[in-house]
Amino acid sequence: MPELPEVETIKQELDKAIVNKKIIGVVVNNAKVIKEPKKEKFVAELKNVAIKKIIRKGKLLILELSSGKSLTIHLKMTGQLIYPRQGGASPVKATRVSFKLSDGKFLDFNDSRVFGELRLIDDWRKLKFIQELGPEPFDLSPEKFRQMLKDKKTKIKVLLMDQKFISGIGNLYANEALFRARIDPRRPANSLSDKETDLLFREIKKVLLDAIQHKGSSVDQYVQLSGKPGEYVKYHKVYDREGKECFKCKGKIKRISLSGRGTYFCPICQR
DNA sequence: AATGGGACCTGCGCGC
DNA sequence: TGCGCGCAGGTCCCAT
Repeated sequence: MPELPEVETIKQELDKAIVNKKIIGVVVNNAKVIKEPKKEKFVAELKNVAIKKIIRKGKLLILELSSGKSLTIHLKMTGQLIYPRQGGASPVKATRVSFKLSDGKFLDFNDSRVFGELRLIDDWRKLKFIQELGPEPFDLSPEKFRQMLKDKKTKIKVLLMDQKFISGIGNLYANEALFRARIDPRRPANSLSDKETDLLFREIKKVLLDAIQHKGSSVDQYVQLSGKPGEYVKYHKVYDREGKECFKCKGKIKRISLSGRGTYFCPICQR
C-alpha cells in the first residue's frame, strides 16, 4: 500500500509536474475525504492559490500554498493522486476530489475505499499526526536505532509499523525488511542482538531505497502520478506469497496475523 | 505500557 | 451464474 517509497515517488513526480501551478477550481464528489475545514470553505480557500512546495513526512504529503496554508493528503490504503487526468473531461468512479490547475489539466484524488484524508490547514507542523510522528529511518543512526529497541517488548514487526515509533514503514516493507534481515517477525524487539539490530536497520533503509528506485510497489491500488504501476512487486520475497516457495531455502512461506495484520515470513530463514 | 479489537469503507475473490 | 461473506490494511480510538 502507499508507504514511504510510494508516497516519496508521488512527491518527486509532483515536484516536477505541479509546483508553481495555480489551482483554479475544486470539484468535490465525496466530501467524506475532506476532514477540515467544511467542504464549502475548503473549496473557496483553494481557489486561485498556487502550489509552492511539496513535502513528505512519513506517509503524509503536504502541499504548501501561496496563501500560507497547506493542503495535506493522506492516501491511507487505496488513495491515488493522478495527474494529468487521462481520457479527457470525465473523472473515474473513485475520483473523490478534483483540482483543476492553471494549465487546464486535472489533478485527481481517487480513493475507492474513502479512507483518505484531505486537510487545508494553517500550519501542518501543528497537526497531531505530525507532532506524534516518529523519526524516519534515514534520520537515524544505527546507535540510535539500537537505543530505541532496547526497552521495547513489543513484537518487532508491530513496532516497525508503529508510525509514532518510526515513520514510513507499513505492512509490506515491514515484512520484506524482516525477511532480508532473517528475523522472525514475532520476536520481542529487545530480544534482538546488536548485530541483528544493525542488520535490520541496514535492510530497512535498503528495501525502502530499492523500492523508491523502482517507483514503489503496485500490489493493490497504488499507482504513480502518471497512473503507471510501480515495479517493485517483482522483487518482493515474502509479501502476499503464502504457501509459495521461499526463494532462498525452498521452504514454504507462512502467513500469520500480528495485531490483525497479515504477516508473511519464512519460518526456516527467519529466526 | 502493551495489546487486541473494532470502526472507517469498498471491491475483490472465494465457496457454495 | 449469482450471492453472501471474509478480507485487505493506515490510522484512530477504546477496552483490558
